[in-house]
Amino acid sequence: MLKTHNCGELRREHVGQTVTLAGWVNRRRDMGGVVFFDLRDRNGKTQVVVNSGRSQEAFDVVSQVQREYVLQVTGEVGLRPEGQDNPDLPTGEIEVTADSVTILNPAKTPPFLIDRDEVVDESLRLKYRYLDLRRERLQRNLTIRHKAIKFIRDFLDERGFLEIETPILFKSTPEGARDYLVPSRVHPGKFYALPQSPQQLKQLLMVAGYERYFQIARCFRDEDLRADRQPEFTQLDMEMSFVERDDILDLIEELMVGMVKTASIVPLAYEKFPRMSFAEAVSRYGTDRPDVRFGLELTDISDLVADSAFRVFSANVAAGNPVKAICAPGCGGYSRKQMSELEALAKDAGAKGLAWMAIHPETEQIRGPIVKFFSVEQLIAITERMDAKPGDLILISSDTELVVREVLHTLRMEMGKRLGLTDTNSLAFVWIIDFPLFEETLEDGHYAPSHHMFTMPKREHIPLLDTDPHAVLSDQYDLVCNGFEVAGGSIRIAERPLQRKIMELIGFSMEEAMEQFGHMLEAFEYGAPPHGGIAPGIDRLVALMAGEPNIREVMAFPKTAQATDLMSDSPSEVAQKQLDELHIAVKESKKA
RNA sequence: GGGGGCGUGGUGUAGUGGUUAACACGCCGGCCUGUCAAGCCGGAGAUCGCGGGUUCGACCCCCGUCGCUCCCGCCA
Repeated sequence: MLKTHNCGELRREHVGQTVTLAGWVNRRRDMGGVVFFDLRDRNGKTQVVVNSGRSQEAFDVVSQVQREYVLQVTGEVGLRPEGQDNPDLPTGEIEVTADSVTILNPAKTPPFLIDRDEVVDESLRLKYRYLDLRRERLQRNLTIRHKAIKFIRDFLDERGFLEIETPILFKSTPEGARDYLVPSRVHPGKFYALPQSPQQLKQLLMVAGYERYFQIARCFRDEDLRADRQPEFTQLDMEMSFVERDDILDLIEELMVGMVKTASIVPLAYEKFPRMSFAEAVSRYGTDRPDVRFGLELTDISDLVADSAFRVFSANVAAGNPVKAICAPGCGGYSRKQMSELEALAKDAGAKGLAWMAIHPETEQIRGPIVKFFSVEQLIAITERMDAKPGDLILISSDTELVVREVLHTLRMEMGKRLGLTDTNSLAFVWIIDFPLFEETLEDGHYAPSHHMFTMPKREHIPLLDTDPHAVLSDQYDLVCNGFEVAGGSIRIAERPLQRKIMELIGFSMEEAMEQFGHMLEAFEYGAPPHGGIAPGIDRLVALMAGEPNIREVMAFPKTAQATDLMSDSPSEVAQKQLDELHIAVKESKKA
């Protein structure tokens, strides 16, 4: 080793020892006859003193040194002079007085400062990712990520899970997301696909009798990116045999609590995760991934306004549509400009307009463009139902159930943000259960699965498949944290007749099914155990635990929103020879 | 595919239809033996993302384009 100690480990008890450190020059402070600098490695920083009076040779070397030079320093650990401790550094009580300094490698001045957490344009950070990764923020985040994954492996290992790798080159299926394709050289015109998730393979491992499987699995989806979506990402993919829904929920809950306690810098809001039905979630929050850190819940006031003079409301209620509202405390003084911002948001979410009432903080007078349509009794009833106080703002939406949900969910999140209720100072997990088996809308006369084809209907709902498929609930579950979906899974259908019935409802012909899932369906004929699983998204969880706003901050080498890598400049063109071998002809792009 | 935001020395920002394009950090040189965001003195460094247009004159206004980003569509 080129060093005897790490730069973060020297303490008072090392005083008097001669040590050798190696690392990067963090910052130099040149006093003339004495030079200080902090030597940095992944472990931390240690102040090095180079005194011309002690070692002229070391002093001469250091006089040429610039920031980010890679040095090896040998010297004696000493206590700093009285009153010169640096309480900001764990090593701040000591310093190393250099006897010799070796330049292991010089360094160009970096395009941005490594030792300061200043905002730098993200494209520059991505181009010089290896320098960005030197900075404290990403080192911290990747350490959190490591600790989380280490915890997961240990936790599942202790509980009898086997980590099994599955192929990256697999089969394309037209279902779900767009696949990344890999051309076959050996089989002209044929392609592998990179897995969107190891879904099929883990179910086959259950058929194979492995009972408890997991994998830290890389997944690929060729879809447009978001702050929480990258073309390749990592899931904790897992599956268990002979389990029921609550076995999986209990296990994952214990895993999450342990992982957060081990790795997170953001604490849990609570340890017992609430379990909320899909129906309750959309009714209270307007979404199936509610941010439950704050209230502002949706409240139905249809009955109170059904016979009001405001035609929009009364007509909507008569048509069987709801009138719902949220109450934003302290926002009653919103200006015309602020209200039109909210209205724009509401319209963006599908609303035709935005009704509102504001209660004056002192006079308690209610103002708003629609107030004149309501009797005093109606206004009082509404404010009481909403639990609105003087100074509050009531935002009202009336439309179809779906639009009302979307609009009020959007407004609720906006008001949560404006009121500072979404700051990342705690993690509020909630289970969403009892999803409908099918989506509400029909696709070409057939039912569309809300999760995937292998999701198990709730046992007691199976008879409903023949009479009222939309009423069928399933053993699908999502784990949501601070409004982000962080895991999703289900109990699977292991029985062929039930599988066949679902496929018929979806409109899958036997031929299609055999072509795409033949291996699965055949496998299920050889004794498939009841099984189920879940797949927590590692990137999203780590981002939440690190308090980061996007998952790029917790990935070593992420891609841009255009799915490019600015460091290596990929994707890039390839040699004609490579294309020829793969039997690929590139079409001229329309733009060119 | 659509919509919004951003683009000014190496970095982060300020800026106005006519300026010598400003400030901080960084960088270079000098001074300094107890600094730790060291300090002090001096200096270099910008065709204001790119292209076109309007104008006597554009960093500023308009159009296009490229890059980054957020959102919708898409995607568990």
